[in-house]
Amino acid sequence: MSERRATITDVAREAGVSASTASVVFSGNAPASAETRRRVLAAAEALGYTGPDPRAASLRRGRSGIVGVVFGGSLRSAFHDPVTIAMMDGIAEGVSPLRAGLLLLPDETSSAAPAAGTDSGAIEVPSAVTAAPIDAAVLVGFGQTRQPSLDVLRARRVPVVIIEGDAGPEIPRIELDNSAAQQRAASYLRDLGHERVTLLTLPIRPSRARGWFGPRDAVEVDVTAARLAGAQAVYPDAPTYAAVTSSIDEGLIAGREILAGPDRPTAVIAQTDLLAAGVIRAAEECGLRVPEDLSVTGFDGVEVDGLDAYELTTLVQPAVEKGRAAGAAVVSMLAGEDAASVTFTCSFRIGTTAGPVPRG
Amino acid sequence: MSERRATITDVAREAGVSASTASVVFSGNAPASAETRRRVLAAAEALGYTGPDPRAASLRRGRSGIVGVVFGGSLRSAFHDPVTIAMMDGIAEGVSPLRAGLLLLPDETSSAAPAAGTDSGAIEVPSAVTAAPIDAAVLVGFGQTRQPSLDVLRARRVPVVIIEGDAGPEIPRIELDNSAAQQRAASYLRDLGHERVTLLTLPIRPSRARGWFGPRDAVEVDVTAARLAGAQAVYPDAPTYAAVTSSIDEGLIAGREILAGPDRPTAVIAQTDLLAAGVIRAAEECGLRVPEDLSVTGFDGVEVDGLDAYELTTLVQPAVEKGRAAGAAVVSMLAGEDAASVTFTCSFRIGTTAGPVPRG
DNA sequence: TTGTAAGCGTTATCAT
DNA sequence: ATGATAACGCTTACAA
Repeated sequence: MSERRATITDVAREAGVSASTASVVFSGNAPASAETRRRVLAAAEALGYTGPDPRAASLRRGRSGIVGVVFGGSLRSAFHDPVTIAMMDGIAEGVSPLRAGLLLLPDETSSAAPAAGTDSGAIEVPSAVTAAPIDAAVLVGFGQTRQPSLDVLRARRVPVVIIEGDAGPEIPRIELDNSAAQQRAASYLRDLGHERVTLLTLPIRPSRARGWFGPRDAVEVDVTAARLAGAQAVYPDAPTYAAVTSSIDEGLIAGREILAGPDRPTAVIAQTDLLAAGVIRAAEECGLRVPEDLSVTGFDGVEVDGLDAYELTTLVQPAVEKGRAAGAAVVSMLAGEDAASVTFTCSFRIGTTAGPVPRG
Repeated sequence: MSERRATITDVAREAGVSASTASVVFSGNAPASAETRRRVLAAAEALGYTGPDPRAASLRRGRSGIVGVVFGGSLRSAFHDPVTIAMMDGIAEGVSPLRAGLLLLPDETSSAAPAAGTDSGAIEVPSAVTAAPIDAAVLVGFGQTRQPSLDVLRARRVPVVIIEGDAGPEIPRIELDNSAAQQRAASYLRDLGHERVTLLTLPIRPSRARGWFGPRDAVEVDVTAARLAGAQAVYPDAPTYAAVTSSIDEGLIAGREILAGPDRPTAVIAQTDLLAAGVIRAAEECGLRVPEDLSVTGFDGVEVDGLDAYELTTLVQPAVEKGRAAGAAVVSMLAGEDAASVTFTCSFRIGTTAGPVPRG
């Protein structure tokens, strides 16, 4: 019984109607008499036909019912970032009117390693972004650096919306007031009297290793640059240290180095909550109390592992709303309307991890 | 310039070759002379052709390059469960040889509410699972209860692998030694002298509310039943309390009730780490020390929020490996081989949350 | 190495 | 309300 699968034509024949009529019964795109419907459905049942082949339908309709979510970083790290997960929630919610699925797509790799043994003219294996049957895409975790994925999508004329990034004037952006928000935290620290402040940033370039950097190092990652600018508006000369990822462990490593120097800061402005949590751990390791000996601020407003004893002083970003807005933008674009860019505002949450500058 | 998009035929014509030759240049499925390749690529460039339309290609090839991941619960909750996220990591890794994308699919809703105002013969809107162009599917978070999604996929003859669930003899299963593992934790507690032990379980039925249950209540959820059986092998008469989800908050609520009774247990066996963490919080609330006054064990071996002071005594499950195995199974099935079921083993990690029974 | 031909399974359009 | 027809854009035997 491993015969050829039944097609809509088979069903139509069995039901004694035309293929187009059967199609209409399944799609509901035109009226059909109750009797016809019954017969078609019965025939389908009898033949084990489960409905139109999605591949054929999407070719014909020109729509696949799939929205791609392209991650600038690795999928792995995306899953581990609570902010990204919250955004995904929002995206799923935002596109739900489309009844579309979300397709997780890794970023286009800049250059696929050519298969060994193939001659130099070898065909490039098409990447997921190139070959995925998506109706639209949401870009997440991209900097302003020209990313290959973006070029591919533009060439394919796939409607795109980008979250926290710049994909050119045509592409709707979902933004955060990163700079202004970060500035508020910095001002708060200054008001508390802090002068020796160190800034712990997200990566400044996709490729760069962790470490201190200076004004001559170009900051290519949008989010990093914006938050950095906000902090530097208040502390223009603060030492800056770049992490390579946003995690507690990374914050711990960075924190150890930041706190080890001879001229230890009285406050650390971390660009994410996870990094901040790591810095707090590092402080604990050196026997420093937070906030008595060291103030630490974060960014994101997510729940953080093992920070029970503290409530982080941080900027709370509306991560779910960001996703929802991106989803909504996709929906409008697919409806032929054009979608506006949106900028969301972070709220400053005063917790227990920042206090007055220690005396003396 | 919003003309019709160029097709491979246009490119072929422009390059002065046949469509099939152009196709071959893009797919690499047959040799083409360097000169031909050059001409075709140049023509494509000139026409702004970005490669074969994925919808058309997948119709013709009968493959979409997409693997569905179907979540038994809501997508939202799936994103918030650390075990699920770890598994997703593994799945992505496991299917990577396919260069396929992962499509997130919500479970088929048992019965879509018919649109108001439509006559009773209204067409059901096809669900995501029915209409998604997937080559295979991984089922996550399903019980043994017959789930509609599974029926749909079977009818569609989509190759399926199920993680922690039973989808019938034909479907490869990725399993955990839930029962044996849980029994180890229970034995450990018994060796420590515990006699008054309460079991805090995952939901026993998809629909059920939280609360105490007894031997007469059917446990319909596989994982719950297996872990329960393991604990009951050691403590057959232990009181049993079902949570409605796996979260710290839920564990806290359950924990309060469990610890409130007149005959307070000396140990709680929780079916997940998050629930265990909640119980520990509840214990702290009543001024009970863990493990001096109350022993608590978990299950999963994930990092838990706010459990900094403790290291949970728990069963560590290889969540990533589970996903990887599921991905690998999909790869074999798609290659025409059949995939074997796999059972993974949990390791018992002795932490600081279980100790000797307190002296009377 | 390249071209010819025949679909893949569906749905939109238009006529009846 | 139903049917005939013509695409949708591509790939793969097979032949040359």
